[in-house]
Parts: sequence; C-alpha cells; structure tokens
Amino acid sequence: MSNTEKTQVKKIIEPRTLKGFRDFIPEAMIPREKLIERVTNVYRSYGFCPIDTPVLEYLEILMGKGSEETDKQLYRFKDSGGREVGMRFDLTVPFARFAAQHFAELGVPFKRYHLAKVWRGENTQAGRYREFMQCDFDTIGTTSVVSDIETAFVINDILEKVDLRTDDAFTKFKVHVNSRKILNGALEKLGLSEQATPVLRALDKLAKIGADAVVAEMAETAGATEEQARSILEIACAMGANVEILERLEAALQGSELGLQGVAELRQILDATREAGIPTERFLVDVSIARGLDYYTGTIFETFLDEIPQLGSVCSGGRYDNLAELYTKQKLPGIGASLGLDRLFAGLEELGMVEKKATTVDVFIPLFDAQLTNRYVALGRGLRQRGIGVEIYPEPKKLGQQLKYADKKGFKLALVLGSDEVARGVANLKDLRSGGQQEVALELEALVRAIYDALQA
RNA sequence: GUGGAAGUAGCUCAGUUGGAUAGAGCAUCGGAUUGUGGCUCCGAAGGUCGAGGGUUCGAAUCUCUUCUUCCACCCCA
Repeated sequence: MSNTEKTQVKKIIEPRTLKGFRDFIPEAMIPREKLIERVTNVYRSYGFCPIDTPVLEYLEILMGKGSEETDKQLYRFKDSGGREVGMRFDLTVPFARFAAQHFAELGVPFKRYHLAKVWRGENTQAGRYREFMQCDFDTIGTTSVVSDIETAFVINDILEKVDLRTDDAFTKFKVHVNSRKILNGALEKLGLSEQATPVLRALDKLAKIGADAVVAEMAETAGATEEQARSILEIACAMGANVEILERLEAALQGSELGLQGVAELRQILDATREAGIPTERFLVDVSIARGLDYYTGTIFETFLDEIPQLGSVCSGGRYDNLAELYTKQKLPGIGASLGLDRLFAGLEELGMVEKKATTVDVFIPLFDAQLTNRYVALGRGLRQRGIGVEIYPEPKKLGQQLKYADKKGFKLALVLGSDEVARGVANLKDLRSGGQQEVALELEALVRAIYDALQA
C-alpha cells in the first residue's frame, strides 16, 4: 500500500451512532412497520384520527409542566436565530399545546392518534433508548365513561395483534386497571392527601421492592406513619377476583364520595369488557399501580406481558381532568394511553414472536438469461399490477447464486424462466420453502392464479 | 445523574507470565457446480485488539483518562 493510500484510509470517518440512538436494518424494520400498521389499524377502527406535530417546540412549551426530571432529560439548544428550543420528550405535551391551539376548529369530542419518535437524554438500558417511538391515542372533550371503556378495548385489541408471525390473537398479557379516585379517596380518609405524590410513587414500586420497603419509603419521603402506610398497603394489596376486590374497596372507602365514584367507574368498565366478550381474566383491578405522572385523575391502565413482567408496562395511560391548562383557559378533560413500541418490540423479540424477513415481496425472478431481460421486467410489472410484489435480480449471475440470494432474503417463490421455457411457452414456478416446482403456462392470468395458489398453501 | 461489569473480524468468542506476522466458529464473497438455493468441500476477503496518553527493549495483556455496551438505582415507554 502506498503512502497516499494510507493517508486516504486514515481519513475515513468512523461510522457510528449516538448513545441510545439506533439504526434499523430491513430485517428489524420490516416487522416493526408491520406492528405499526396493525396498531394504526386498531386506532382507526375506533375512529381515532392521525395528527402530527413538530419535533422542535419552543422551550417554554415543553418546560411548562416542569418537573425536574423532564428538565434534565430534555434535549434543548438555541437555534440559529437565538430561539430557545427543545425536542419533544413525549407526545402528550405537544398534544396539549396542539389542542389548545386548534380546539375551536376541531370541536369536541376529539379523538387523535399520534405515532412518532420522542427524545430523552437519560441513561440507556435494555429496551430503553434516547430516541424511541410512542404511539399515543387520546379522546378529549368528554368525561364520559364510554371513553374509558373504549380506551380499555383499544389497549386489549392492540395487544391481541402483536404476534407478528400470525393473524391469531395473542392472549398472554394482562391489563392492570386502577383509579386515581380510589387512591385519592383512600389517602383522604387517612389524612395523607397532601403527600399524595411521594406516597403513590412509593406504592407504585410494591411489585418490585416489596411491602416493607414501601412502608420505609413512605415514612422517609412522605412522613407517613407506619400505621398509615400499612393501611394504604392493605387497600392496595387486595387480592382475589375483581368483583371481590371492588366489594372490599367499596367497604373500605365508605364516606369518601370520590373513592366510591372510582369504584363504580371501574365496575362499569369491567362489566362492559365482559359484555363485549373480552376474556374476564384479561383485566385485573390492581390498586398498587399509580403511575408516576401526577396529572392523572381517574382511571389508570398499565399493561404487562405474562412471560416478562419485569419488562415493565408496554402500554400505559389514564384519565385526566385538564390536559391543556397551561396553554388555554378552555377546560379539556380526556383519557388516553401510550404504547411503548420499542419496549414492546424488545419483548416480542425475546418471546420469538417476530418473523425475520429481509424482503417486502414474495416472488423472485432471477435474471436467468440476459437476452430475456425485457421479458423479465415486463412480467414483473404485469404481476405487480395484479397485486403481486416481485423483485427481479439485477445481474445475470449463475442461477444457483441468484437462488441462494432469494433463499437468504426469505422470498417464498421463484419464477424461473429460461430460453427452454420460453420456447415451450411455460414458466417454472419454484417453491423456495419446499423445493418443489411446477410448470405454468407463460401467460399472465395463469401465472397470477398459480402464484396466489402457491402463496395460500 | 449515581454505583458495578465488560469492550479482540459483521456476530459469538479464544489469545498462557508482558514477547515474533493476533486466531477459531458462524456470517460475507468466490470456486467445486456455465439450468436450480438450503448440505458438503476448497479458497478469499475482512483487525487503528473501542479511542487517547503512560510504564516497558517490547503492550491485546499493566496503568490512567475517555467513549461505548450491559446490569442495578433514579425515573419512565
């Protein structure tokens, strides 16, 4: 190697991505898009409509809610015009701004979904990144329990569709439901309303750290007495069938109008899911889930995969009284939830529910004989117009090598066409999974029919 | 942000007490096989040993700094 060549080699910039940011190769992106498509279809089937908002917002919009944590995690900078801007760290805050700005033209109730990337400058961990996708859906402008019910349905329907290998319903998940009204009612009765945030934050960790540690944390961060803490836990730990838990809660919350209202709402949601034919074990009343965010005021949802609960919630949400209070005097109550696509996807991969494929079409046409190139491209186009995706190999390599490529990428069928076949007016349709092949008349309609039949099999 | 562990080929990893030109399997590309993939055999290509400094006659190996990844905490999807 000459010196000049060496210098040039040194000039190569190391290809790399930022910590917590990822590339997606086709094998990862194809199933990801499939999941996105399924999620979107569920949203649309309930009448949710798509919106989008800018990646960058004025810093004051994003910092409005200003908890210390979000401030630290916010990607912020000055743009070239000297404006203080930030990248959205969730889709709820931009939606609140959006709703405040446009509610007059949109009208209520308004149902939107929003699938987009968000950014948080926090430390990475398995299934946790600095750039990740959220899939929010919200219904605003109504306090009707119908919205709570349909939110529960949507969560259920999405999760049923996550097995990407098949169209069959996935069933190994649980939606934990609770109501902030129940929690607040209980806190009220115990005289802990003032310390709601630290108490609930501690309670939220129950499954993870155990009862004693929760009591200790409540004492430390909220100044709760052991008796108060134990009472909260007693209510939160209610085990058994949903109906029993609700009955016990009802008894424990006598005198708290708010708490009883929460119980009644949960009861109505559960009744509705049962009547709609959703398996009753799918939804669990779980008074220990509290959610970190303090803007929730009613029903709360968290969703766990049965086989990997330690992954955390893959779809969470709840009801709030006033989404956009920072940006408008108009009161906008609503309910919504967010699917953590990247976390869910990490779980699906772990469970082997992601089909590996590196092609977006099923049919492969090798460039067997360069003399027949125009024949191949015309045939490919004809099939595409009939709804069959086709890829044509661009180079006249040996047939074996072309088929090897097709095999590796995961094509299902190869349409082999050489001068022999053309002379005889046929094409060879090869099934790449079984290895079998059949001759089909070299005529578009016959080929379309044969391909559809082969793909069904 | 805090604490712990680890970074050697695209991936998984070996590399002895500090010693010569850093290895294997899988994957990639080519050949055996000019009309048929998966199996087999042969070959090729692929390395700033994460990066930068220090100790040393000599560093993948020891040391410091830094970056990255993983785990736990915090918080969250």
